Amino acid sequence: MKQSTSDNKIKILAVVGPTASGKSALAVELAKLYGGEVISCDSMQIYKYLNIATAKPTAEEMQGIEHHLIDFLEPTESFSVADYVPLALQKAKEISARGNLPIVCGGTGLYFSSLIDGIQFSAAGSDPAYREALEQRAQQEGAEVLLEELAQFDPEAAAKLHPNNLKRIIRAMEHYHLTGETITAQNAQSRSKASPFEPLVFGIAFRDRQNLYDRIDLRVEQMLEAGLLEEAEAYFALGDVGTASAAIGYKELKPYFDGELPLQEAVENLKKETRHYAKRQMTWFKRDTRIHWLYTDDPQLPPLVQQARDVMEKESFLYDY
RNA sequence: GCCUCUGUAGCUCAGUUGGUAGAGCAGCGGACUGAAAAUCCGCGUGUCGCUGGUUCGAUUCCGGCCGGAGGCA
Repeated sequence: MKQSTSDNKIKILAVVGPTASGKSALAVELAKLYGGEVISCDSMQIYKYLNIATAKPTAEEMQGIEHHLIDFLEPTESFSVADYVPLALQKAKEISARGNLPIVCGGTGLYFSSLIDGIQFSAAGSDPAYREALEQRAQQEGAEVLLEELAQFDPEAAAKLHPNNLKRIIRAMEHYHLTGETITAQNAQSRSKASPFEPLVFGIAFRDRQNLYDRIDLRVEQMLEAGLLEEAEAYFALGDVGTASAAIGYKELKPYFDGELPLQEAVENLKKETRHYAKRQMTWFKRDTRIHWLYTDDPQLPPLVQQARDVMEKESFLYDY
């Protein structure tokens, strides 16, 4: 029995961190060492075709390790954290049941936390028409009006929201509209069950942030060499896309294709947006006290793996392996 | 050589009728429960080129020097 855990919790390993920090390679290496399979935790790598821009691991990089929740959705399909968590939980159970170690790897903080914390999302989904109606009202009457309206049935949520954060105001109103229950009540409800996991989480952190930024710049250049422009053209040809439209990599190149910006400037924007994204990721993960940080300035595998193994030993994580 | 313009935050530039200065971008910090690679909030980080003069006080006015741009020769 490999999975002899105390209270039936699923032992799971996780690798998180900002973009371009070397998460994927570390996850694969750990999978090779401990008989693992990787569950991706990335809101964009779920989509087919978005390969270069999302730095989706290639078959070569996967080294024969099974990867889940990558490359399985059409870019025109919408997806959300509420879809992700049950899928990933299911995968973790299956992997564990076949005696392997599930390894969550990715940089989408919300997906990661929601999964590991065992957040329960309500059955009610979304209502695009209602959202659009509210968006129109916000344009005509101002978002403050919506926020005041929200305050009448959910003062707690309203108090936490800034008037400019229209997206969240709309979501709070939408939830009430669909279920008759406030988002505040639902959020409390979502934490009513204990997490199904016994996780050990690694985070990759750069001592000197400039080193990460340099890696980001380099990776963007490599993406261009690998054919990012061609991929972007094919992507624009898809027409209306859902969640995928938020991916960094295409929207920054759009002005170049439209003849509004020289390529070099569009590329600089792309690098800049990627840096901003990395910073938001670091802010998200920083506050997660469960994370064991692996500090580096040059994420080479052997030292990272060594640090990770030291932590595992210290935490007696794999006593039964 | 002469003339004109110019030198202020990491960058592009405002500004102070003389009381040591502020925007955008960059950067930094933060939030985050159904679009999260999304969305939103907060923070100015400065020998005002250098050096003399006038002045209670100069980044501001005057002189000189240095750097940059343009023009005339």
